[in-house]
Amino acid sequence: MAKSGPAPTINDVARIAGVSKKTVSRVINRSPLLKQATREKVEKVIAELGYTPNPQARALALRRNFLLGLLHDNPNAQTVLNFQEGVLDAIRDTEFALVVRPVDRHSPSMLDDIRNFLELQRLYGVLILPPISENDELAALCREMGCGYVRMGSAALDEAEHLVQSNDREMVEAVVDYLVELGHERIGLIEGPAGFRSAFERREGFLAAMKRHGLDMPSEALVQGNYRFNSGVEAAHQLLSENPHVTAIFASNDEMAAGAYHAARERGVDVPTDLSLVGFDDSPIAAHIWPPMTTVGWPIREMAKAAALKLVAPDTAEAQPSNFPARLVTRNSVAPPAKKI
Amino acid sequence: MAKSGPAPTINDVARIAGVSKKTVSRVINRSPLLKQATREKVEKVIAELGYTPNPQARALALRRNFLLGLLHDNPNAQTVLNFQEGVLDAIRDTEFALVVRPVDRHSPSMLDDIRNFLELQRLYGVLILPPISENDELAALCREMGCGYVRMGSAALDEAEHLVQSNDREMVEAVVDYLVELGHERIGLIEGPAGFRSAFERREGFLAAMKRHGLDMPSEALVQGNYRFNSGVEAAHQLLSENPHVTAIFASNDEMAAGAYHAARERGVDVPTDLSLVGFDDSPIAAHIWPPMTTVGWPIREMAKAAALKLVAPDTAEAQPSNFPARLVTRNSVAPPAKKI
DNA sequence: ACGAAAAAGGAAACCGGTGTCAAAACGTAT
DNA sequence: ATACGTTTTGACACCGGTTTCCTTTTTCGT
Repeated sequence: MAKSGPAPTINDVARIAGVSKKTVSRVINRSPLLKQATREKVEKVIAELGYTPNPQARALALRRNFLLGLLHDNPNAQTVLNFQEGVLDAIRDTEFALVVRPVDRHSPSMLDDIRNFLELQRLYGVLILPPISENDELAALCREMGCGYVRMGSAALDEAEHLVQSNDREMVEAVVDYLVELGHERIGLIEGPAGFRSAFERREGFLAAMKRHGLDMPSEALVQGNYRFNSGVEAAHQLLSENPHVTAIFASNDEMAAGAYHAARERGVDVPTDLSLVGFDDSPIAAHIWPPMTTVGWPIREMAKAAALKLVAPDTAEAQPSNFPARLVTRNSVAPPAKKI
Repeated sequence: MAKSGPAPTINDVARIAGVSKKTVSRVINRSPLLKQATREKVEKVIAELGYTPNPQARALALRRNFLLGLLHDNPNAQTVLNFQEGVLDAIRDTEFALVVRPVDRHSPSMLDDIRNFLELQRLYGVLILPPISENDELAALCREMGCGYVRMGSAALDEAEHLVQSNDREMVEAVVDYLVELGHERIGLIEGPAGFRSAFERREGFLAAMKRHGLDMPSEALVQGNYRFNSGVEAAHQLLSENPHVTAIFASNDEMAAGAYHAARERGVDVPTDLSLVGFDDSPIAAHIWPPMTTVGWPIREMAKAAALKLVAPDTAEAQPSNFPARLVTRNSVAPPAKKI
């Protein structure tokens, strides 16, 4: 059953079928101007030989390849992996493949590294995940190199053609509405790091909603983290120390919210009885932590699929939407505030 | 600053430098039989033009490409991502790139899908993550298609050339030793799903160690999960119901151990005071759950790097080791057993 | 049955590299 | 200066597809 020798080429098919290369090429590419009989004859030989066109030769002749790149420096593994799955959903049954490229946002040579990468691989296009999707220089680099690109984001970063976004800001407002509805009035915010668009959007959404509800937002109730678990621990400790009255905390992502759980435990405050906690991203930790965390989930996989389609099939309907709605995932980390003393 | 027009080709370089294509090719490939003066002349032109060889043309001429594939169906996102990082460590500064391909173990057409994928992309080689790395048909397929491959595993699955493994069995024995040393005698096991080599290895290690310590292992103390969080919850409930005396549980992976935490909470049993819990994999959840989980960590990233080097640079020293030692990561989910009543 | 238009198919060049092998350039001994 | 062995370089074919352009065949009206 083992394949004998080298893979058959278009020439083999042509010779055996008694036609020219070009005719075989026409069959492969479903050219309409072929006689049915010829097509069938060639198809038969193709099937017998188990012929598959050589992708490298195709790429050379077409002066383009069928490789999509994924550029990311996202600290959340599940997000990245879901994204990969979504892209795969889009390119399944096509000749495209996905090449991954984690990047180091803190490296001074990041842009040069990416330039080298793009030059070396000549990808058809790249998909850029937050947070580096927010880097405008990177987008400029893609344009300069003639490489297609689509950015994922939580706000308008680029033209629709190059962007797939979710409505983070609105969703954070919805979170606040939800907490307020339950009776919370003193709500703390653990925001994400400066310079991150998502952190900015989420903070603005939070602040806007608080203001809309006429709620006080003392500066000690807002502390900054860096999106990582440990920063959530520290931020929550600081917040609870300086501001013991808060009955709920919203953290800009689940990792930090999980850190807040941790801090709460360390302080002996019970979630959700003494303190309600809400995260953002709906990462696995939210479902697995105890008690299961209420959070905001955004449809990463669908967004990834749309982003990939924007590159490989920009004219299909599925590639059109640029805005994807996130949704509140209610679990058990939120309860009405305890009675005031 | 934008690139003007199409990228320069080897012909452009040759023409401008006043040499033949072949000479340029020799410069690119660091051929030793070139006069220094010629080399410098050509290099100057290359630099001026910003010339980079076209990877597709190279791939065609060499009848091979520079693409590594990653085949995985691993449910643990962090593991997969760490693995990707490790591969990138290996191929950084080479012309290789990594293409990812999640597969669905449960699809009846899995093998055909992979065959199509390999036929279509003609990868240089693939890296296969557990659990599908344990599928011998898949390995046979790679051989049949002439595609290089390296499997990750927890036991000898293949020749060293095609394998990178960790010592799961030993490590589980070490876990049991550790628990026994603390005084535990009734230890439960939540094993992984049937058919998984890692599950088998871990169970055997567990059973062997229990036997070695002369400890009783009633069949109700062994329950099976499927490596997912929920199965851990159920398994722990069942185990604790049928076997209330156990003072410690080892779960075959962290997800299930986290599920066991969950079950313990639901039953009001405290970890680690009433029940010690140990997982396997050292995934992020182990560090983030409360109390932080003692687990076994294996050096995924290094293993990934070695696996990739086995494909792209099989003769280097770093590509040689096939066995990587895991290590016990002690945190706070283990305590001496409570006094017997 | 004939000629023109349309359809079908093929020859050769091309994409941008690498391999083969022979030619040119060079150095040295005679 | 000549012959000869090395080193260095180049011409040309080739990898396996696609494109261009042209020829052959078919179809069809009259």
